[in-house]
Amino acid sequence: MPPKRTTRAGVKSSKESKGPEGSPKDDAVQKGPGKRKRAADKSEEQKSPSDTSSSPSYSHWLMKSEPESRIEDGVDVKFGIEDLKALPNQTSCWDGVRNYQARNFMRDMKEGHQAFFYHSNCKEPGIAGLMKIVKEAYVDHTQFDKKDVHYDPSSKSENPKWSMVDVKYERMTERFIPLAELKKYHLQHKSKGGPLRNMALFTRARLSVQPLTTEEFDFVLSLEDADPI
DNA sequence: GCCAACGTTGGC
DNA sequence: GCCAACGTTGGC
Repeated sequence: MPPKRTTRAGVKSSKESKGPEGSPKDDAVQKGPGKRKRAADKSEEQKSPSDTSSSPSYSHWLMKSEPESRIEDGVDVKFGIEDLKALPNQTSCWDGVRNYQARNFMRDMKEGHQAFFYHSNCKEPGIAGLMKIVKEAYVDHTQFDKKDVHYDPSSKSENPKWSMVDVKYERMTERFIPLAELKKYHLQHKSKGGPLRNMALFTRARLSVQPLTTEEFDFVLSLEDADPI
């Protein structure tokens, strides 16, 4: 099962670290000297501390999820901020991330960090609210679950590939902050300078889990009280 | 529904 | 280890 959409959450929070585990079957394969080595492996092992061009480790994030129903392999992948809010303890694991860079960013997350809940692939994409990281990276059990949309047959239980974190709903933003508006600022800041000039949402558009500098985060938050442009 | 951007796969 | 083909993301 290749990289699927952003994410999804079970009605489960912590305590789930284990999972079906096991899932033998085609063992052997992976470790061989043959396999491995590939663009992916690169981003995989290295750059854990979001090293790219240094960046003194981030503490603010943006995480994408789809708020509208969409059936993938027979399963509805819908998971908007209202869905998170409705869960027990308003907490969920952020499973299903199958992109190395996004995974590595999740591994950089610390308890207490804040993240924007971004609505993607929908009528009106944008930032809907805030959440808090309440559990740091641990094994994403869905990679071993053959019935899960995010099942990854190439991942072995002895050496799991994918991680997830737990997030807790914090609040809605005072108003929805549309992608279109963020983009206007981005373009403006790109030509004249400003906090959003390098925002990952535009420079790394397809990353489902991305970091924000404190400056970016604060600026976006300041838009809550500003008039839409 | 289209399609550009871009990550991943796999042949050579 | 290159790179073309393929598949996914996600805005529009």
